[in-house]
Amino acid sequence: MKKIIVWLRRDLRLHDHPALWEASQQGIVIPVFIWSKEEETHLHSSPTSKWWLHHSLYALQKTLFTKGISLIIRSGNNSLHVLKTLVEETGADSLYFNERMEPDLYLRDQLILKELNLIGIKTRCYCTNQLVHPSQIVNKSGGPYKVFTPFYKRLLKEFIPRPFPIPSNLRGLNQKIDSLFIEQLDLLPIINWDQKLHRHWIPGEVWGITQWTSFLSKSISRYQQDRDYPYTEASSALSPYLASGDLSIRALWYAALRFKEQHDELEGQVDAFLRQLAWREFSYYQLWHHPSITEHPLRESFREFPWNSHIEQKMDSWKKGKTGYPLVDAGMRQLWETGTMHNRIRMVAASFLVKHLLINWTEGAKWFQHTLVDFDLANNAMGWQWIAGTGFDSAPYFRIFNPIKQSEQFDQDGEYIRRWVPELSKLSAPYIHRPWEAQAELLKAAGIVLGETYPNPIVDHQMARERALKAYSTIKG
DNA sequence: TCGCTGTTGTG
DNA sequence: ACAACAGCG
Repeated sequence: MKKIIVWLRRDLRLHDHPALWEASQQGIVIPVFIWSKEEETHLHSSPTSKWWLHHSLYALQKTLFTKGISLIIRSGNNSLHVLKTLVEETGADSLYFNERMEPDLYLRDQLILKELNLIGIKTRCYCTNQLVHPSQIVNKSGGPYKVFTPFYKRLLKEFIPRPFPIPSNLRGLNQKIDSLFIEQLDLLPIINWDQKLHRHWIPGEVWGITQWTSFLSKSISRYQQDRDYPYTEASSALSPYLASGDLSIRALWYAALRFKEQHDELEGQVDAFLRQLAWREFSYYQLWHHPSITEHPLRESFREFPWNSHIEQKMDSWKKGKTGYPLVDAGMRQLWETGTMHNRIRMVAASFLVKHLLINWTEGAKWFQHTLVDFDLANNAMGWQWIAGTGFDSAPYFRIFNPIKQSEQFDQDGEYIRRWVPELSKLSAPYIHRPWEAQAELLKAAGIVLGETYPNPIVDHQMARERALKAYSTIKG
């Protein structure tokens, strides 16, 4: 009987796991997780992703245990080496895994496939992190799409492979193989700031599925109308499960389609959700075709952009949610507290950093990477380039989000601000959107001393807007 | 003033 | 866990 190592990565789940499914059909399954921090640098530098991974691993270990299978955990700085050792220890003859699409990891994996083939191991790897493999979609001239809408139209015509079922009977190895304890990977922070993440998130496949069903029953019926309003909490809250691979994109895609068939009246709502999944798809598509987008602007002309260079103080205010713009601050504090930020507020806060403060988007991307529980290399890079106007299908340079107007429009009564910026909670709308314009008596009654209990704006909106337009006009075209 | 020690704050 | 620091002999 075949002995197959199933190398688990950002796919700690049983549903839609082609490598695990195929292995379960063909022989003995040896599931292995390898923590290789030198290779997975973008994961390593993200304490929130590591926290998620820790708990995700626990969840999977438990699930596998109930099926009589033990998860082997190893660490090392060279996955190839670890895998070779495991082949020797287990006598495995095959290695199956699901592809990872991050450029550096993809190259590493190709090398691993080659090296293991050389020593007579049968290898298979499967595309599962994308709806459709990025190389499969090209425009009429044979190149990659640069604009989302045509890409999306094309994607809808593609055949998207159906998700794989959960393997029902897994055969494990009789022999006991050494494994580390999950704790030994040191994924959790030393000081227990992660306690607050526990209040908002439960990692793992099971809770991902729970979140999906609760989204279907509670919010999807008003998704299209409500998703832009941060206080309604109408978003799906599925992003960390997708980013970690606890949920499969294809499983979600097909589940959404099935739901749409059963609820004709919600077609528009479900389509709005599918479109969001397609944005994720588009970001991996772009990362595949332009691996440098995580570091460099996609548009060459931006290499010379006059970004601010003395940024420390402003960066610090932004990170801490002390810019003096309530909506921006509310978002930044939600991020710090919960590891997530409402999508619309991400756009406002990111735009503020890039356009009002003229700070290079890569600085913002680094902070999001550090703090986001749903950090995703491709999504993050694309999102920031979109906001900065440095990507292909980006916000035009002259679109500068007005943090006050956005606040008035999407948080009209200031409830979201009140929740995350408690020192403003006694100030009513409309002044909660722009406290610096409130009369002295109003501020006093609300217990606010600008510059003390809540900062004055660190930059003037009108001045910043003109400055940004001027800076952007230098590289236009 | 030095060095020890307990406290505080920290992603 | 660890560094920075205040308080103390």
